[in-house]
Amino acid sequence: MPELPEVESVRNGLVDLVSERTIGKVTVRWDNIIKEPKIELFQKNLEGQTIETIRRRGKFLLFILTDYVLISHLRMEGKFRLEVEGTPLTKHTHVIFSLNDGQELRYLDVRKFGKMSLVSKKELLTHPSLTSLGPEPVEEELSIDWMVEYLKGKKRAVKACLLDQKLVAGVGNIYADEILYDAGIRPNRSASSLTDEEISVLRSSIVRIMKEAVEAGGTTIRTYANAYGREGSYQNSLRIYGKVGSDCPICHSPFIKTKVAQRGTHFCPVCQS
DNA sequence: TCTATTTCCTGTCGGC
DNA sequence: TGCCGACAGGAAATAG
Repeated sequence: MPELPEVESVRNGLVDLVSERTIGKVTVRWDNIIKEPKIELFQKNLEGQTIETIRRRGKFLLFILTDYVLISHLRMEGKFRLEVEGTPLTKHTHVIFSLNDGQELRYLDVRKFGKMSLVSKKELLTHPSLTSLGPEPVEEELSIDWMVEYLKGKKRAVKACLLDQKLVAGVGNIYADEILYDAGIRPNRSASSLTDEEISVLRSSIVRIMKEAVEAGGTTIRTYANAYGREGSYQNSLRIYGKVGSDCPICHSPFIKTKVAQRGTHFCPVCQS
């Protein structure tokens, strides 16, 4: 499940593989992947566009083209692969971008949850997917003042706030559990119950863990791999996610798995309060 | 305005 | 061995 570190790794690979290439014919094999505009216009507008570069905002990939921007969200299992034209398609190949070098950029997605939008460069600035995103989880952008202000008066669980992309962009279910364990905060704590001191610790955990995960090339659980098909290595650094049945290495209590905000959630009943 | 719930999807796994 | 239900979950849409 790609979260920010995985999307960043995908972006890194794609920049090398498809920058400066020009898109020709576009084939869509599962319509629901394309959110906007209508399929025919999506295909028509992409034809002849050159990929200038690829950026990232939160978990969104932004293909910067000559006149448009392709906004792509991988959701659960979306992935891009570069294949030589004529390579047999797999059953999970849903969108195919022919390139002018005889290759095809293919979008694969077992669960079909991923979404793509094609918007003009001007529209990008006001696109609803991006305007509601919080700051990137880095030292220079995620301020304590913003977090304190945002969390004040929020009754929801702190984990729900970490997941909803408005407080901070790019955190998903795996890193939310890792961050809250690192910060010693229970996932189901009401956000408004956090002290300024706890929010400060939370911020440090967010910034450090996301940085470490980006440097490790993301986490590979089940199927994630970047554009080269390479896996990340942060799964070796996970301390709590998926460790149900294990004991906390700090206090030796068994980890507990529960549900918070409809998501599988792991925590240590002693170290997190 | 805020929050919780539902929806979209298919592969995997445990239980019988 | 085969079937069936539960589960995995990001973000948008919907409901309250």
